[in-house]
Amino acid sequence: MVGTWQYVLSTHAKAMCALERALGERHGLGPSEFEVLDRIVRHDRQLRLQELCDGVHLSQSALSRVVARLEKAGLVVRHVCDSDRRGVFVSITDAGRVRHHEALPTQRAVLAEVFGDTPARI
Amino acid sequence: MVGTWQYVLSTHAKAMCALERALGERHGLGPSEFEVLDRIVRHDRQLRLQELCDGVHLSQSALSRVVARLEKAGLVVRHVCDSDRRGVFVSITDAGRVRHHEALPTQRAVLAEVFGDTPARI
DNA sequence: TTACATTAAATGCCATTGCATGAAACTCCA
DNA sequence: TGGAGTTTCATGCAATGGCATTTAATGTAA
Repeated sequence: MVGTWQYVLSTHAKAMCALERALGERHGLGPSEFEVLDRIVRHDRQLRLQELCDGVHLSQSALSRVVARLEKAGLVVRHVCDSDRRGVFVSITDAGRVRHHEALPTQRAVLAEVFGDTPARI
Repeated sequence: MVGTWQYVLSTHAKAMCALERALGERHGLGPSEFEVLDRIVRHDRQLRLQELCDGVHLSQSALSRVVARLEKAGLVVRHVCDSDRRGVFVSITDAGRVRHHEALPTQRAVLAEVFGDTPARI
């Protein structure tokens, strides 16, 4: 139990740090940004901000800001939901799709490296 | 691989959040503070800051500040190493030992809850 | 001894996060 | 209709963390 926690803690630290470096240097994305982008791509239709919130390990406020950053970078678009104008839809742009497509192999390589299953070179 | 990462990510988020709440509310400690305190207690003799750095998932600067906070709270003492006056030793105080002793069951309970092995009530 | 490189820890600075709160839109019931 | 309560997202604020740098002490070589 404590052992599991140790494992989670050290794995998380290692992977997070490596992801931050690799995604940041090569694609200008933070781990949260990539995670959110990834969710949106996989969903591949309009998505309420709130739905996103459930699938992502971020508070609502943090998510709001990540999406704001992504929009500022032109990777996603935010627009108000017509039927319920409190809600906000997020959808991916072409640039966002491209960026995600580029970044995905990097993420995979880092994870493979950290989890050591496949000794992929980053 | 991606699955493992998902597991690590969600477990980490859940446990970290729960620890932050429980340790904070009941013992006035953050997760990092508890982790550092725990290391020091288990080592149970003078410890160089740098040695601590290896065992803890924090950068050197973050560790420096955590120790500063702990000292300010009277839970540890910092003092310069005589043989190499760049180095700093950290040792636990009685108050620190007491605080750790109180907080340990809380940590265990949270971990048990999150990892679900023993359905301990917090 | 002096000058330069290296090491340990602290600190300035900035980015990200969560909590609490705010603002706008919606629901529901009298 | 209208007013209270709720929901959704955005934002103010403070805490925490990492990187880069600084300061002080040590090691090394001329």
